[in-house]
Amino acid sequence: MATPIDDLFAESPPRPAASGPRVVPVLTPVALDTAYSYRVAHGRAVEPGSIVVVPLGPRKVLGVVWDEEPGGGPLKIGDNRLREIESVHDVPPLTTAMRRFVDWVGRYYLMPRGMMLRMVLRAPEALEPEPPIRGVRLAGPPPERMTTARRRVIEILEGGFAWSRTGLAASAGVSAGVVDGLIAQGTLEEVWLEPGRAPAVPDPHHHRLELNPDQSAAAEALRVSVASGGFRVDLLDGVTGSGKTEVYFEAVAAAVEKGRQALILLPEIALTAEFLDRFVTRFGVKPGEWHSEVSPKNRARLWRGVATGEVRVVVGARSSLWLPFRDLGLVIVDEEHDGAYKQEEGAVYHARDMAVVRGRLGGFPVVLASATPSLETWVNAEQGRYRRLALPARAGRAKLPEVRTLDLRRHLPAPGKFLAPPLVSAIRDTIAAGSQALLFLNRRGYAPLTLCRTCGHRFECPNCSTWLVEHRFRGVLTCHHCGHTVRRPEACPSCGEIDALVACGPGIERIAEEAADLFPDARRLVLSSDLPGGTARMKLELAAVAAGECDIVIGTQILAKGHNFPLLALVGVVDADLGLAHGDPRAAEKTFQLIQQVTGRAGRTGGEARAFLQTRAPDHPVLRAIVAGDRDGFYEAEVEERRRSGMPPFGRLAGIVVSADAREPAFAHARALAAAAPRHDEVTVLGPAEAPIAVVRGRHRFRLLVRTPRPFDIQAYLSRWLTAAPRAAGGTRIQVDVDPQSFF
DNA sequence: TAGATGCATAGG
DNA sequence: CTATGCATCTAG
Repeated sequence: MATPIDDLFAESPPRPAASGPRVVPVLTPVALDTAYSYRVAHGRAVEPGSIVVVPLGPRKVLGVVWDEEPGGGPLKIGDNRLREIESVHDVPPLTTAMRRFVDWVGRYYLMPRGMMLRMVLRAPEALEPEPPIRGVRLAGPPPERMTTARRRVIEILEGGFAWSRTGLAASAGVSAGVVDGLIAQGTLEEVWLEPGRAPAVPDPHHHRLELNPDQSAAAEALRVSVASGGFRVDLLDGVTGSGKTEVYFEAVAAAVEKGRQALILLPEIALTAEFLDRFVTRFGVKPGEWHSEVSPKNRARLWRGVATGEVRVVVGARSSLWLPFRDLGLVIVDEEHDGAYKQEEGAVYHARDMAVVRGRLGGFPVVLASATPSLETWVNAEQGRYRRLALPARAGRAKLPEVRTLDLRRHLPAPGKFLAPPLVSAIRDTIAAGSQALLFLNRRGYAPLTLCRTCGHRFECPNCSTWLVEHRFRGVLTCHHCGHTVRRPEACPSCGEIDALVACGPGIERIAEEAADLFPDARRLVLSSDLPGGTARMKLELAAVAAGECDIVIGTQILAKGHNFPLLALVGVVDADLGLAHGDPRAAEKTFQLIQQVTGRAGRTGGEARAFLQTRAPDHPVLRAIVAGDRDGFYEAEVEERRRSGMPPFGRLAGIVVSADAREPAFAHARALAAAAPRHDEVTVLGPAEAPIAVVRGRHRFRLLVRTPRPFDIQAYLSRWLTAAPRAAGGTRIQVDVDPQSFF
């Protein structure tokens, strides 16, 4: 099944470690699966979970005292080669649940456990005590020469407290030099300040929010789950704007009341100031934050606070799952359908699934929240593995937007244009009424295809056999797959004709151009992930939209993710069919989620809201389900479709395409790859008659069929063992070409 | 994973 | 002859 299930937990329980060990296993954060044995110096106290430093070959590495392996057995190494644990860090040991988690995830994803441990030990500064901060306080007589700047500094210190130098200078509005001058004069003296006060504990009673009956029922169910403890998974299944956050905050409150820790996982992009503000409103203090932009110092503080148990609630991106919680009692996975939970490089894992595993191993509830659950989660809920808590209506007076399709065959856009007349007039009305309109198109750049009017030459990527996308603003053609970029030429490179190149199809730059022509006086904003200025700029722009400093927002899927636009009354999906035609087995599911999320941006704070889906296939089941508001119908149809075609979460068979160097006996390569597959996978190599299915630039392509017990994330999984395969294939390099279209 | 080692090739 | 690059091996 698509998510971790019971039979994968059927593992013999770890044996308790022998008492008073002189030799202990230590797992190191390197690519090793086995824990190595180390001697413990007489009198040195270590226990399973202790974080230590050990010699490993020529270097010193961190390590964690692990547990006796199941079926432990005697050491396979001579006593004389044993080395000794060098030191023990003064931090709480990793809990048993955490160690079992590392073991479990490593086994599940076929990764050395050391690599998983590396995820846990990613804040090395946290292991050293935080250096004390130099501070100053008032100590002596006023300086001989008194200035206004000096006066201000002294006034602040007359409060009696010690200040850090920089903090004091900033508060007084002077440079740090002024403070230094006063120290030299003897007016101030330096003192050592105790670093890092314990963070405030969120107050579960700070401000109880008003909940509607649906919300109250769901919140109560979650409170009971948390209070009674024990593993279970709840799907908090609420339409966009139904107030899921307020509901799961109650679960968090219950965990805090119980004295346990809670983790809220969010896709990185959803970790906004707005979310933190909502947390503060409910609990009176900020939660611990963990994501890629947290500074090393704050990272270290949080890691330590989580390990000691002082930090009670963490809000974080997927990697926060690896934090060493002392007593974790709840995990929330918000936007559980979001692909950002997949870690696809290095240590491959799916944070949503592993959150479920952590709950199972730690014996606590896990809540998955989404307005558009992933198919596998929906199936798990249907089959009763997860409990479904439904929020079928929007909170407050807000209503869901009225959605309808706009058949482009009947409502033709103007020649060379892409917005249908009814959408254009709806935008006009919306702006005139003082509301905002959003145009959504999930395609960056100006045009997805450029060709020559004279000879028909198409600009393709030399590496990827995809079309180069024109970015007119930058004057380039670029491959969105591999990044290959060329300047847009004047003349056709094939026939030499000047000015014969035409842009075909729309990207958001082109839609923005059209909107500018139609509504020259409207305030417009274009947002996409390639916006120069990065995340910081993006946050500013989104805040500006929320504040009403914009009439028309034009953007890609970045707009679908968790931002509130209070004034938004109209959403136009420029090409609702986009994405449905590709070979991605999740195409229908992803399109459904994306359109549902983006149309759901409208009308969240009340008032009339509308959405138009421009399409040439108004009868497509995905679009019909969205228009009819028939979510369950969509899921049922999609599940049936997958069952029929043997795709996950029901199928267990995956095909992959492997290309091998044509000079070698390619069939032997395929066999070698089969030999390299993990033991528990059954690999079938099709016979030579079937084998070469294509010849591409001197490389034969072969089809391998792989049977795997875990089809949930097969692409990442297969590419992992295939990249490991060359060694087993006798040292010949084999290029792996995992082609999603050939998958299922 | 990272560092050590061994081997092949390039350049002076 | 050294410098450099790379593939391979190994750690308790």
